[in-house]
Amino acid sequence: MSRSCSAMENAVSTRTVEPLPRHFFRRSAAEVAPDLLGKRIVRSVAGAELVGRIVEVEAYDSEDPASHCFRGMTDRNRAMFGEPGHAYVYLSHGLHHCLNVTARAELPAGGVLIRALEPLSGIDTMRALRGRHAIADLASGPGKLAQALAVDRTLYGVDMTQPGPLFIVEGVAGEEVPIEATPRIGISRATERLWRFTVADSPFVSGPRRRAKA
DNA sequence: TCTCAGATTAACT
DNA sequence: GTTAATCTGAGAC
Repeated sequence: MSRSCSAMENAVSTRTVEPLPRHFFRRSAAEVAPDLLGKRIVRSVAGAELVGRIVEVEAYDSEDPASHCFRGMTDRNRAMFGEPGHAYVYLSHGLHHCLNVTARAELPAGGVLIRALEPLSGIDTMRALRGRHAIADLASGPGKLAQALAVDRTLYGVDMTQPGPLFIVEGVAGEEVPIEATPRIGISRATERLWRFTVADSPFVSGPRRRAKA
């Protein structure tokens, strides 16, 4: 419940912070996913720096019937078969972009869907992009998150371990992140896997379809 | 070539 | 709680 750090403290400059290294993502998606909670996404767009704390993720890999990469490589999912730590952006339901970061070890493909952020910096820009005011409604869902950070397929394949338009940096040192594991949302297969990870009690996780733990 | 389900969201009843 | 909006890949024929 209590947040140890205010948004202001969290929003300290990211310019001097190194992105997470490649080896962080060279593990199975299910290992990387919970470790991403509390980390920060940095998006540079049109001179603005947008920063958000990751509060909700889902893991997918090539042995997972619910994953896009389960049936092998296509033009759309090619990034998930490539080097870990890159952006995999896809269009969901023909309307909403969704942002993943690729992560895999032994398996040929895998990735982590970034589902929700706690906005920390560049909030006015996010509001303009979203057309909404409430902070809790800016990035509380994969489609909303992509809209708030101006993420579309022009960012497909971007290396998120290098400073650039989109990368991930460490969170607050020493911060304890309470993690909750639940079934993933919006899928019909492999629902027995508890591969959705959220920051427990965060008000910024995806909204109306949020469920109590199974 | 055609049809359908889908890692969603927001507006509407 | 229900539904429209609308693109893409997979599977059926």
